[in-house]
Amino acid sequence: MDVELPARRVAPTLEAVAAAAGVSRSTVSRVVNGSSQVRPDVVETVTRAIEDLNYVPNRAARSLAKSQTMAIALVVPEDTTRFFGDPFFAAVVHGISRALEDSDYVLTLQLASPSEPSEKTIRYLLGGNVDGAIVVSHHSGDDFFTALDATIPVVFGGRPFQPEKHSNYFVDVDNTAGAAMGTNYLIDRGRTRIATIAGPPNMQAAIDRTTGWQNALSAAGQRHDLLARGDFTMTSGVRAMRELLDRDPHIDAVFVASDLMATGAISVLRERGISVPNQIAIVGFDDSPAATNGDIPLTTVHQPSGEMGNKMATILLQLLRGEPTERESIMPTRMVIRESA
Amino acid sequence: MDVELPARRVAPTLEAVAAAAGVSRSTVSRVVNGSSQVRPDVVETVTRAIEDLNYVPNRAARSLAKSQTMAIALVVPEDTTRFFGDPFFAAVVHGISRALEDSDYVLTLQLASPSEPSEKTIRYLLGGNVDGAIVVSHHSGDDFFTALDATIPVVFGGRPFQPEKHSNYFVDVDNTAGAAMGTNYLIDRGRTRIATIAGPPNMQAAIDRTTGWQNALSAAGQRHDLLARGDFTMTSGVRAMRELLDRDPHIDAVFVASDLMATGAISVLRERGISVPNQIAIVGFDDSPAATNGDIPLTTVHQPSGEMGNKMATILLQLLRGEPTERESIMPTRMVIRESA
DNA sequence: CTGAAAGCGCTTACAG
DNA sequence: CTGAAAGCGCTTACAG
Repeated sequence: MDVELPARRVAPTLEAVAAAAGVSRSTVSRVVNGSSQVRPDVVETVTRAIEDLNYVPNRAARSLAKSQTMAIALVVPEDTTRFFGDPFFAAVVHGISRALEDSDYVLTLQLASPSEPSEKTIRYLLGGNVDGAIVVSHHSGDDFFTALDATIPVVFGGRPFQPEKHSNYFVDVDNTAGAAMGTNYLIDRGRTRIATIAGPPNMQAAIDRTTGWQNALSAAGQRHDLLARGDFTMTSGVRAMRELLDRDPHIDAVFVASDLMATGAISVLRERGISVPNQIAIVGFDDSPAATNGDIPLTTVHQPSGEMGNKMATILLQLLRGEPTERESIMPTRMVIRESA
Repeated sequence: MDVELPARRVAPTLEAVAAAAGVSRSTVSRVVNGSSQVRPDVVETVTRAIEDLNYVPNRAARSLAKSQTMAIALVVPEDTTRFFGDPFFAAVVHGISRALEDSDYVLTLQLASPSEPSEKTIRYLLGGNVDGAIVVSHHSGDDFFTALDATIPVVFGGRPFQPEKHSNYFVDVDNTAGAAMGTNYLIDRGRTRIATIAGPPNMQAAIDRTTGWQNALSAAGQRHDLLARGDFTMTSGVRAMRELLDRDPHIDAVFVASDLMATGAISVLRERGISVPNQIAIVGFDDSPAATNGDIPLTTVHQPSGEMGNKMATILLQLLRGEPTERESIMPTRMVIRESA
């Protein structure tokens, strides 16, 4: 079936609406911006005119008049491949874009190199092209971004690396507590040789999850030396699981710091004929689509990725409006019990 | 180390530059826009003033004056998870953003649902918010987007689904020929039982690659009934490989329609102790980072994903300037020989 | 509660 | 080759 598209024609202006409604442009502008200073019946007349003409405010004109860009940068200071490779980010970006849908802001994509931002990126972010920025990343050791909010409001996805050095707005979960919860679940099920597949040490979330795993094991009086390192990718989960098995064939459970890595780990176990969860139980982290994509649906620590993205955008919007808002938003995690543990 | 950031202050305007250079605003504007109508020494004076003041043109003002938005939508009409899950897209987006860096255009992210675009998306794309759009997708059966270019210029990443029905601008590779090349490579190495792991039948690239595999086998007088279907994800590659092995244990090669699926396939073979490439040779498609991430570096059909993204943006830029450009850009593929075949 | 008017920072015919 | 002036489509004090 073909779709009818309106032919291109000049968009109606405020002026046109004013004429149609028999009022001044000022009044139309007030109605458009939801001012309470307009008489109800006038609001109605104008609203009808707007609908009749299918009026959409011109963003550039508005932006110029208010000297705001009405744009928000989505900054990805990450190896693009890694960023795109993790469904967790997909959900976060989705949440952000949903929150912005009802605003007049537009989301601008800004790929930055992981090490240090390019001249272009710096000029863009500092050159008055956006009103604010959202920096999404599992990690961040980059001082440019943490310092950026001296110029424009910035909110981070995930606590910035070395949080003690900065004081940025961010939304995150309590990774330490979440990991401890996942590990305790395993302990409660009677597991006694609980390994972990950790994330990369330059990401705060990875560090915190490792800590949570350790804490839970210490508290239970269990050993916590069975650690293999991945980088949050599926492939690295495969490698880490093999490493663990080689090191200690008697492992009976693994707390894996991301679902993607957990999926990789399970594929190794499955192909080796090791039954999950009977012989080795697996608990993941994220509850991203990766959790239910594999052969064995993952028992995992859920983090509300979509809501987190949504929250990030909401906070930025509040900052842009000058409204008060919390500096740290810690969202809840919870266990999702499926079949891997 | 801390980074010095300039304090926020009013940006210099054209006016300020004009005053500093002792010319009119018109002249400064001409210099900024690279007009050839200005006396060389004046150009120089003005240029110096621009640099001294660190002048950056105000996008909104320019946009309003030219009645152009100076924005381009990156439309992702795809399940977000799938889109983000494939490093191929990462490279494409990278290429796009690189091509746009030197332009005055800004890339706006527009997530659309795969089935049909939302009211919001439609209003956004049709409401004069962007000057053009790039629709990135492995597939597309969506008539809204193929019809969109009646309103604004659009270029597609990948030949739109059912190409015979449309006449859109797009950039792609010759998937059929590429797949045939990959398959022929296997044939030339003496393989005689060559299966394929195909992509989903609602994506044109998947269809074409399957055709290429078939063509090559027919031409060589070999059977071509060993087909298992995936959806371009790693997990689906795992499943498909198992299916093939169950169906025919004597397979000696597989042409896999994406590197991600190939990686999954190889993990199955490896865990089953089947040697790659000795017992079963694997050829992938993409040459994305996934090709070299796994245990066994992939022999694969390379497509220039970054250049493809770059080309998409370049073509759109040409359309926006009213310059002539090709409707179909078919970029070259080539074999990359590594270790899996 | 409403309108006239100035202004946001550019571009671009139009004269010269 | 260059400048004065109008105009792009909004917002927002300022009067009334």
